[in-house]
Amino acid sequence: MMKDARKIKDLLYEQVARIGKVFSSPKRLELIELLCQGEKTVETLAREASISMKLASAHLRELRGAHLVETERRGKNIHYRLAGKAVADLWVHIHSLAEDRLIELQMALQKIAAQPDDLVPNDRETLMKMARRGEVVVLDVRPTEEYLATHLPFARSIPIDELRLRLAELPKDRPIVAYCRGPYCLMAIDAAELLRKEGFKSAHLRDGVAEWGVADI
Amino acid sequence: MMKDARKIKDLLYEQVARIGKVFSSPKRLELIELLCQGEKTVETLAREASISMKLASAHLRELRGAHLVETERRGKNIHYRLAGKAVADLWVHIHSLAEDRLIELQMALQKIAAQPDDLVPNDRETLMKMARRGEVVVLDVRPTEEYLATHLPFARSIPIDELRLRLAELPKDRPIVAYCRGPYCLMAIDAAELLRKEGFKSAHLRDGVAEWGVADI
DNA sequence: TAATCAATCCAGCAATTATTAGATTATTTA
DNA sequence: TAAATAATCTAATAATTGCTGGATTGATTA
Repeated sequence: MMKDARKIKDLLYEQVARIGKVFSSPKRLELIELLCQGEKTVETLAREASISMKLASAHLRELRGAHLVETERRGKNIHYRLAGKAVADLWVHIHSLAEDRLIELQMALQKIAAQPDDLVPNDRETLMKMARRGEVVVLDVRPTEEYLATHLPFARSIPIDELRLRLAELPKDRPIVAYCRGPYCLMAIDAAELLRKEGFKSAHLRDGVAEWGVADI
Repeated sequence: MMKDARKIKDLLYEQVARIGKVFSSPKRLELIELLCQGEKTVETLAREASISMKLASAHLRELRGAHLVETERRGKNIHYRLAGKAVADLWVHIHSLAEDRLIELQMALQKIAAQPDDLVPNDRETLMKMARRGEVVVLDVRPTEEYLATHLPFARSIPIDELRLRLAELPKDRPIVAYCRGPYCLMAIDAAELLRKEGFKSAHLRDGVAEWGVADI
């Protein structure tokens, strides 16, 4: 008979809680979402998450302690990347459950993207079929490096900063579907709005590469 | 253009972190695993998790605050249950990732179930096929109420406390595959050990109903 | 109605965590 | 070799969390 079951169990749950702890801080979640877009330096992560490099470094230390990220030094910089696709998948699961369960979150998300787009089909398969045929343009408005790391099938890249200058590259007769880092990133919403103002048919996708499951980490 | 993006983002990640926080405490994780087995009273949860009712109540309060559990008063008792299958699924994802990433956890798990059983096929489909044909007996050794709430297909119920007295109900010619609450529960291991000592062919399953995805919440 | 039982609420202490500032390490450039 | 850059480490403080004991609520039983 297994003796001292209590001690063993305490140890096991404590280990799992190490992973849970990582996902209990808003800033760490934001860093994870950024890392879902591809590997990044501490500097970039800090800038994108609007925190100091010191604080970013401290949070990344936690991520590393739980073996959820890996690091590699290249020149002056240390590059961080997720330790595997399973980490991105867990992030997607957690924020999906949060969206399921927390009314406050649902309302906040509705506020930032009030109108549901009927310009574009809701299911992924149909959208991809249309993209394959060129019936819609799928537009990745994240920074170029993120596009290069991974992107949705058939997607074109125009970072949101360059969008206003590169409007000529886009067609006016077909819908343009912008996407960015995911539901908590506002770039795609801004891009679609800009495009509509400029006379394009445009909508945005809620999901990013992590939600689509295409992040090849 | 979306103004004050930072404030909006902070709010969104903070909401998701509310869910993450729930999974950051070992005792809360244990309570969630118990609730994956079916609804339970605070008293039962406290006893099974080896904590005081006050502490259990406090942890359950956190779970309720994050809308991950629901409660119902029936007579003197308040019954807690998971707010949906998605909660059980997230628990499975988190502990799976922990087992993937944390060597300490892998080692601790290996220690409690050293020998891999070759008595029983590793893949679920084959096992279920054999169970359907009666080539193995799938034995649920959890308390009866948990069996009644959900159980694996074709499973029989003999709670571990009653096992020694009810050995006559089991066949000696076919393998008996015991399972319990999951990888952090030791009942199935103990049961298989007891059965082997008594001359049965026996093995244990690592996974419980949550891991099999059959928890119908 | 009083007594009992299950569970929660509240207050307080100890332990942990988030954040910031200052000093330190490793690498590259001048 | 010195200066500059990217990142970490250490120490300190404020805020949060985990847990315990005492009082309280709500329902049942005597």
